[in-house]
Amino acid sequence: MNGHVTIADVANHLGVSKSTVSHALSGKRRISAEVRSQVMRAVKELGYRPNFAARVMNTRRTGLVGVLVDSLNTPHNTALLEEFGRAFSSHSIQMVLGTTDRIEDGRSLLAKFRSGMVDGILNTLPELDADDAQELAGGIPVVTYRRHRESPLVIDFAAGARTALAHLFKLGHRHIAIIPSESRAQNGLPDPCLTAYCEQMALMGIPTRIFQAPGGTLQAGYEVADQLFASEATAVFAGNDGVAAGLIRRAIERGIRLPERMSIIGHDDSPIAVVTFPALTTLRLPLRPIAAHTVQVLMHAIDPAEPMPEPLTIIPELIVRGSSTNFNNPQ
Amino acid sequence: MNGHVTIADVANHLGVSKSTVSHALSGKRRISAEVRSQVMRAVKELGYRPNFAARVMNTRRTGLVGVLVDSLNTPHNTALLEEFGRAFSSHSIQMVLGTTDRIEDGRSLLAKFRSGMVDGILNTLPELDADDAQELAGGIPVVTYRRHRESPLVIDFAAGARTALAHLFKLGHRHIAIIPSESRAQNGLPDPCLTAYCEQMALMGIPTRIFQAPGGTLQAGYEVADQLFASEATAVFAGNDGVAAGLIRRAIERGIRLPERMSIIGHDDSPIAVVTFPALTTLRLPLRPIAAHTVQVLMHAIDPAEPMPEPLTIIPELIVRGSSTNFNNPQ
DNA sequence: TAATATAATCAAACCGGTTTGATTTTTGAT
DNA sequence: ATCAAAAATCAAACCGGTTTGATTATATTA
Repeated sequence: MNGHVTIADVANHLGVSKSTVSHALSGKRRISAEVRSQVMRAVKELGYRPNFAARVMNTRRTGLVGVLVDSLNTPHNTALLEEFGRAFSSHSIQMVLGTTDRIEDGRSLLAKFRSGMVDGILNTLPELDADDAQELAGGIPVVTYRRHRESPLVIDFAAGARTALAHLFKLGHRHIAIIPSESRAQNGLPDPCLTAYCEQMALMGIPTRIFQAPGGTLQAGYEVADQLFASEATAVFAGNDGVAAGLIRRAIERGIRLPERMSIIGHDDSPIAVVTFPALTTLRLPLRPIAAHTVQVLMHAIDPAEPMPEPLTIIPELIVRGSSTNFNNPQ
Repeated sequence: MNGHVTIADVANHLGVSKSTVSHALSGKRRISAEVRSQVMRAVKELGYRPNFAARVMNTRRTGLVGVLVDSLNTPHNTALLEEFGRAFSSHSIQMVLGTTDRIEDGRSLLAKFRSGMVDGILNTLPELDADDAQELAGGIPVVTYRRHRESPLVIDFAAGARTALAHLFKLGHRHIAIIPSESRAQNGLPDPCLTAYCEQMALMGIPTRIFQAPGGTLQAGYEVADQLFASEATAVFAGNDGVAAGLIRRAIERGIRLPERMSIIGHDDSPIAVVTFPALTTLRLPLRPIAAHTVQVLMHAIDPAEPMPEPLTIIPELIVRGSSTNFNNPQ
């Protein structure tokens, strides 16, 4: 009457009790086939929809998860978010966005979430530690992207790097440089790609050539480019696509022909990889299985009846485009 | 107790009634300063947090809005989403993501939302009409981005186009081409930029040069480039940054020097505008006021006590980068 | 000082579902 | 025909808050 149809309205309309209607709809107790079909019809006729808050109050499930993310304007974050969304939707779960640049907001957001608004939390904030997040979340389950302990998700960057280097080697390159990524460095260890690079070069008896692009930005790549072009290197494995794009920009500016003069491989397969000319050969992280795994870990934490996924190791895959080519031009 | 502290626990701990605690916290009735401070202290000590569902049940406000969006992998969508988030957060409202490629999902999503999960809905789906959305949402308020009738939001693309053309004219260009955008065409009318272009060219007595890049993709830009370079045009106003990037790619490939040979202006100031070389001069939509306005309209719809914003007209602003330059090279 | 207004608090109803113990009806077995 | 088991349904309690009408204590006014 006051606008919305309640379960009591349905019950009265049929002359049965609320519980009968509830059971008919949930199937948690036997209800005669006749009554059940009557209920179904009445629900449709009256346009009954169970009230969200009332349902949550009993079941203690909102069907929502909070996702903490620092920014939506990086392509990696949004691609990841999209895959999270896909994975959650197969569990009929919606994401509540917790976008927060300042860690301060993150805390107050957690406070909101922990009152029962969400069934679980997915933390992707690099600054927010898994333990801190769990602490702040109070009782509700938290999974921290790539840094949770249950059923580890390992991204084998070293293996990806070996693939990339093998590709260059096969093309004939023997003077291969690297620009490691700072952001892939973790708890004291350098970029795993750098480690793998050093190992591989040693294995093949090739000297290492390491350049730095501080910040990992396009601008940083642009600025280190001249150094690189002045070296003997005929190929470079850049820490990310932005840096690689910076190299390309400087090459175009100087009239250096790519990929003839230098083969370039990026990392992440970001959208800019197909914008540059030549388009970037790059390593792609298969985000779908990564997201699916992370989400499944959270689903298990929320509801132990959900299976805990097997530990997963992901190897970045090489996407070959125009920026890497045979080395035909020894000097 | 069973893990969570309720308002009754706080009340018992102090030997007062639930309603006293409730009033002390909400301030809806006078409570003696002494009791109030005792309540505050007990709340802190016991770690009491009002239960989300119970609160919603009474207030009928979840503090959530649903946002329907077709994809997260377009930079425009995500930039917009980020601004929506910012605008909502100033109202202490979180966004529930409704990502849905298929319109089918959109409908079932609306069904979930309308049960009271969200206080309102922001529809950005191009395929979902404002009326349809409202219909599907049942009683709850819906605002459809850029297509709502209350307090209209007008983006004056024509004015933006005039700014861009004036810029080119001032640089000395007299042979200016355009590649209109299909996606800016609306209910039968062509891209407003095209209309403005034709008017301006007529005004200045310059013949129009119209090219097409079907689909508005980078590839389409790449493919129309040769036609364009074969024409007399010394400058081009591309429908979007992707098309412009396609032109640039082809130019680099053919060794055509930019911007000397041709000035290029894009549209939207997408992230690729700073990746190309030269970087793109482009028209930027100031998304912050756009999002703020849209959000305010929704806030008013949710709660009439919130003011209805004034109608807003937005003019895209020209961001000048390297791809447009003086025309010094008449043939 | 009595009458009245105000302050402070309590108890109970309510929001709209789900869950559970009790009751009635039907079925099946002895 | 008798009794137990199963099926079907009901009524009431409950989830955890907010809201409201009633009650008591205190302050103000006539």
